[in-house]
Amino acid sequence: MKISTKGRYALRVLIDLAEQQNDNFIPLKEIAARQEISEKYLENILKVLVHNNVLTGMRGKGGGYRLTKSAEELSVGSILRLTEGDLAPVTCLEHEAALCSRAENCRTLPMWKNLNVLVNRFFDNITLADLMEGLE
Amino acid sequence: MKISTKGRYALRVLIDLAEQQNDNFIPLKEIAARQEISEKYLENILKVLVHNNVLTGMRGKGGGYRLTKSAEELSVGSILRLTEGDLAPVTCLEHEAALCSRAENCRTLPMWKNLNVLVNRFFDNITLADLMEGLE
DNA sequence: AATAAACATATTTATCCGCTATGTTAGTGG
DNA sequence: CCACTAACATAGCGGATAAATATGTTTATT
Repeated sequence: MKISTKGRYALRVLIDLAEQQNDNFIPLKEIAARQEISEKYLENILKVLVHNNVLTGMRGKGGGYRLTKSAEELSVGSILRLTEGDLAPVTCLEHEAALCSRAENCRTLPMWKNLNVLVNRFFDNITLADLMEGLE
Repeated sequence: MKISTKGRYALRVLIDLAEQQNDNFIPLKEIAARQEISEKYLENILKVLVHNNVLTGMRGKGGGYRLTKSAEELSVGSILRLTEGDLAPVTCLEHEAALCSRAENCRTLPMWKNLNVLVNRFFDNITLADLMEGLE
């Protein structure tokens, strides 16, 4: 029942980017240093975010990363689903899950489904901007 | 973000026990067969439940397992915390977590804490009996 | 041309999950 | 009392996944 470092790092990096934001590109090196995360590991994580148009990457000298949207438009849920792959609390509910033979009269499946909805809704209702200003 | 087989199997076994319940002991062999779970693996899982007084185990011929409480008195939360060890959504919030140096001005920690409360509350408000009668 | 930085792919390392194996202890029935 | 049953206990294994490294390529700036 854990969110991996991928998702957690991704959120931290995006917040970092949003805080530094002045419409020019910020090199990964800087972010990695500030956040104390391995550069190479971060590259892997950000790749997914670039491919899914959360970030744009600019190569070469003066290059770096930049948010494509404002922090208000980015939900935590959308980011975590990208980096974690899935937020389903049980394998039975994963996107490409082989349907279980017991599913029809499984006494626990409805509960997992309810939790799945609850968790996704929770994350969908939080934006990067919310995190930045500090929620309670 | 997954509940492991330990927790899922534990719930299924407990429901199974509650359904068969007639105050005598039910051997693990029977349950394992009905639920199509490896006997030896189940032994491992039930051990924790016995130690924590959810079940009582009786050895020897005619032995087996029996619930110590009624299905109405057993919350899903209490069972999952035993089998999963912890329901915390991030390592930072685990029971014996080394406190992170970033914790004080971590922009995401409050969110993880809120989710942690939400998830625990969700499971605490469901009893075995609820699962048996089928919730929506 | 030299340099900076993103992009790409493969490999390593470590940890954990799911399960198996082997053996011991404690009851019951014949 | 002995055979049998079934819970209890501990150790270990194989595969998958997580976390991180390593190496190299491409693209842009100066």
